[in-house]
Amino acid sequence: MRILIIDDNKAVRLSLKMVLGSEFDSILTIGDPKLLPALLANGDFDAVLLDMNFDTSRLDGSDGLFWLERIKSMPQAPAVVLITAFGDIQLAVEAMKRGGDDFVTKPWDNIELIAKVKSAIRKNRLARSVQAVLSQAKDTKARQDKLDAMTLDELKADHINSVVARCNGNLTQAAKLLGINRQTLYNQLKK
Amino acid sequence: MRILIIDDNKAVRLSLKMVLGSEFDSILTIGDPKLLPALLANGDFDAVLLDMNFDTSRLDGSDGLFWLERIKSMPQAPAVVLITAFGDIQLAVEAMKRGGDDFVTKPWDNIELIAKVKSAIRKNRLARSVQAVLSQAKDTKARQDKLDAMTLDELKADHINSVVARCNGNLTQAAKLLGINRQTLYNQLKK
DNA sequence: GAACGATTGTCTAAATTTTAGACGATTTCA
DNA sequence: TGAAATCGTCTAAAATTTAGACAATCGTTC
Repeated sequence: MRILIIDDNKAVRLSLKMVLGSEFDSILTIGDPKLLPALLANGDFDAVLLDMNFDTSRLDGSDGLFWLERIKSMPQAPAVVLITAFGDIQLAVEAMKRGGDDFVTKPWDNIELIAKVKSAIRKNRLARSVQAVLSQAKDTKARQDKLDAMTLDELKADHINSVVARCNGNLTQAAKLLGINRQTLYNQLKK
Repeated sequence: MRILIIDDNKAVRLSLKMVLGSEFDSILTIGDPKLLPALLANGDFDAVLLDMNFDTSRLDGSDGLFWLERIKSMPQAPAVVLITAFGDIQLAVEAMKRGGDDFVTKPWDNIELIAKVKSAIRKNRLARSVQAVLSQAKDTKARQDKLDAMTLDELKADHINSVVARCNGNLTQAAKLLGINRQTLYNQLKK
């Protein structure tokens, strides 16, 4: 399980890395959230630990909420556990509303932190798989719709391509599978 | 939300019905679990309250476990909240392992019971929808596989049928959509 | 590297299918 | 009811598919 930690305080980053290091496969810490989109683009991370107050000039956490939404709008979004200053309940609640999976307050309890991250990952996995299946279903639906509107020749060409590909280009075999003459297959491929 | 209650004790059934009646749309109580498959076949119920000790001659709860598995193996299984005798922790744990969503011990706390049933239903809904989507995805996958293996003529016939159906049998229009001559469409339909 | 079977690309000529067009009969819809 | 669209059927030409044959090439096995 891979974790990504974002906090502008180097000491906090190190501390978090120490605590979580023993429990997770790999941990990456960064100080600048601008790197987030690039790092998460591949869906490599299972969870993100996001500090809501990383910009000391803006204490309302709006930056944190902004990045939270950016993360959660991604196709294969990781679990997000938010780190808020002690007592900042309103911000925490708002963050949960906007898709955060859990939050911990500074200073944190190490055991609780690990448990929350793990639990958030578990919870998020189901949502991810649902999303994956849904998007897949949507794709096949779209393909079906497209298929319905196809001309007979287009459909033929499509199917021929797929069968030829599945035969690794063996045209003799493909023709046999398609139930047509080899010569006919040549004719079709010429178009 | 519809609830099904199974308990061999008539007084218990009445009592449960009273407690839950105010919170759920409709409640059906039965004393004999043999009716379960028929009642659940349509997927009408959101939750089942199942007494593990309804057969007084067998106190090990094996009958309850049996019916729990029957219920949970159904395609659109409802949430199952189990009722166990006080202190029968081992049985409760075993039941949870086998797919039970929650359990209450006799005597029960009314508020807690309602909360557990509601929570179990919520939890189960997600699982149900996941299952539904998964089975749908499986279907479309199977259809795709079948499609891949089709002969060109079979594929043609399939597509022609679907287009003709979509044109409500208007062959002139269907032929135009398919990009073939009307006469050719007649030929194809003859086979 | 020789030998073998399978595949390829190309050709021919016959068989089959598709096509455009036409025709009166029937259906649809305003 | 009346015009437009569709149907079912036909013809003859055009296009496609088919089986079969051939030498060349490829991959495997010995």
